[in-house]
Amino acid sequence: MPSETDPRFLRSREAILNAARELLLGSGPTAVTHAQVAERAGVGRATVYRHWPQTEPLLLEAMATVPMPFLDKPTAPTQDWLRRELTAIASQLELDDVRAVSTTLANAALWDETMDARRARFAGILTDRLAAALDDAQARGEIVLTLPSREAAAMAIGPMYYRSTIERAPIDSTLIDAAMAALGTWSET
Amino acid sequence: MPSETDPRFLRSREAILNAARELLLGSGPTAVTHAQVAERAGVGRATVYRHWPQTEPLLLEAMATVPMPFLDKPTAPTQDWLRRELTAIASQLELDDVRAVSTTLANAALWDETMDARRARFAGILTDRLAAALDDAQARGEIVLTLPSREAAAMAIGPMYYRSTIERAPIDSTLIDAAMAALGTWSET
DNA sequence: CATTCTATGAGACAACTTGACTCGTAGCGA
DNA sequence: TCGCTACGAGTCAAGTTGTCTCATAGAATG
Repeated sequence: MPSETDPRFLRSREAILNAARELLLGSGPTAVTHAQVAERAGVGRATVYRHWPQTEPLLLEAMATVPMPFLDKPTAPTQDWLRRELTAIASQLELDDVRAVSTTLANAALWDETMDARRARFAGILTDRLAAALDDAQARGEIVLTLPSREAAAMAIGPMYYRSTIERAPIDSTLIDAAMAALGTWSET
Repeated sequence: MPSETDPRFLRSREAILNAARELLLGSGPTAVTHAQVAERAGVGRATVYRHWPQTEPLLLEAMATVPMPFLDKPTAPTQDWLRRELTAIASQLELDDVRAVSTTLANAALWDETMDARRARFAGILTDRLAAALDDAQARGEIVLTLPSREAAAMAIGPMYYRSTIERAPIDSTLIDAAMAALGTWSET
């Protein structure tokens, strides 16, 4: 990694990352090879090797350029915040690139250390944030949880993820409502 | 596809399929190449080409040798049947090979027609069977569904699938109970 | 047991891919 | 204007892929 501010270097880097992302979305992770990335990026093959000697870190970094669904800072009332966030995740999951990245992550993590670390970090953030928000909501008396708060992520996001990646069907609000209701009993308002 | 009963043919076929499955489970779908399969199967490279000129149908057939979780014929009461079936799916999802096959299916289906057909068939069976069982239970007054019955599979299996493939944590009975409760209101008994 | 059929392993082969290296050029900062 | 360095193009050896040939041994048939 020679220079870090040289425009030529940054230009190549961006072109390579874009090409890698496009290849991933268009043809899957196996298409992300030095040769194919170079051609699509309009860059010499050697340049790709110079920037990323191994394809796997390149794939990883290209995946990181896709905006993944996370949970925003919670606002009160938690119920409204959660419905808003789950709806946002639902629309993210309709996007091809989010589907591509998440299923690639889940799959590759089974055999690749680094991918697994990324998966764990991603899952951990969602679990932590949702648990914190729900614990707080329960402390404020907004909800009585029927589930340990750290299981809420699986309960809330799982159905949408399954629907989007296994059933490949659109996520409707019914599913979101049911998932929210499954977390606990919300107080009237 | 020369002979169909020749023991030599069947022996090679089995050895190849086993090797392909082992490679998939041990090193991921990209490891399933003619050369690697041949070596692990203790078979000539040409033999693998003769049986499967393309690697993709081989991978597909190897995946089909892994017993995937399905829903058994429903028995009454539906509540007991469902808890039994979901618990069975939960333990299946703890197995490396089931995880490998399901995440590979979900991922590869995004770019491969045949994989996608397999995914759709798999998802459809689960959706259909659960919907039928729940419709029947509702007709018998055992449950009042809070969800269209064809959304039940996502609601019931989704959390376990997410937990197993994204969070990579064990599935406890709390999650199963919560998922069942989310489907509707079960009658007392 | 002898004969015929055929799936197989070993090997040869060309075409292609991969990863490493060299060198002249052109974009960049000073 | 000048030095620096990232770059593209090209070369190269090593490895991979897909195809084909041929002698052999395993299986069915009589």
